[in-house]
Amino acid sequence: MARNRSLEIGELTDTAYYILLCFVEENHGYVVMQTVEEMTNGQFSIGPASLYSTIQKLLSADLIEITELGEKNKKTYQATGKGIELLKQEVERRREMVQHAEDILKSAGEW
Amino acid sequence: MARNRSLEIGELTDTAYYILLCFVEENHGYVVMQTVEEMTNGQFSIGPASLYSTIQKLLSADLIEITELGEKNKKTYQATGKGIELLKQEVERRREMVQHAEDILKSAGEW
DNA sequence: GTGAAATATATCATTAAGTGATATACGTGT
DNA sequence: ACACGTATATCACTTAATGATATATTTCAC
Repeated sequence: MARNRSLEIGELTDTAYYILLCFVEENHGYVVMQTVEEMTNGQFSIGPASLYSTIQKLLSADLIEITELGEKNKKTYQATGKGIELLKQEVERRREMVQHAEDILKSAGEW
Repeated sequence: MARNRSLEIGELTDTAYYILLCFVEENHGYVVMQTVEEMTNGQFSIGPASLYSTIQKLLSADLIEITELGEKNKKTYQATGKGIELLKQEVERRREMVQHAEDILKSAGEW
């Protein structure tokens, strides 16, 4: 019985995290580039090559899905339930990364 | 005049973040593997290949330095001032990533 | 005192991730 | 007609991460 061998993703890289985040709401791929640029005041940016190759990965892993196959050259994507779950998990993981660093920096008098 | 062309690192990957964090206090490379495993309850782990190749990168970027060249096969590393600064910056960046995600998840009723 | 486990560092070969450059096509305003 | 913004896509390349493996030392139980 041919199992659904979808790519498993354990941790999201920063790029994948932001892209998945932008697809919590139904959106075009393009808005990711604009939104991330804005959100981070230009600190972090995602170009088309990173964007569309990561979208392919997220699709393969069932973390996002195509919600509209527009007539012309427009597609909209949205995070799946699985995607939302992983995103929440990754928010928590980052929260812990911040906490770990604060603890260590504080105890070293660097905070 | 031969400028110090040290590798510049803009953002730290999660791996580099944890390694740099472990070197806030003077430590052997080895403790990084143990500490990260413990800290994250096995969620995130760094093997020797990732560890020592990343240490080389952090050294090249002047983010850590060798503090003791032990007689036998032991070296200790510690974060430089530059390393501490970047680490703090990256803590802040992650804090913002958490905030961004919370905002979007909340406004989508997914929180 | 010897053999097993833990400590500690290192490299090779490979896969995964990220990106600069470039291309294409549609829509809108002028 | 054409410039600009929107939108998607791919190629060739660099950077990052990792599984496997190797080596040497220290510890400590038997």
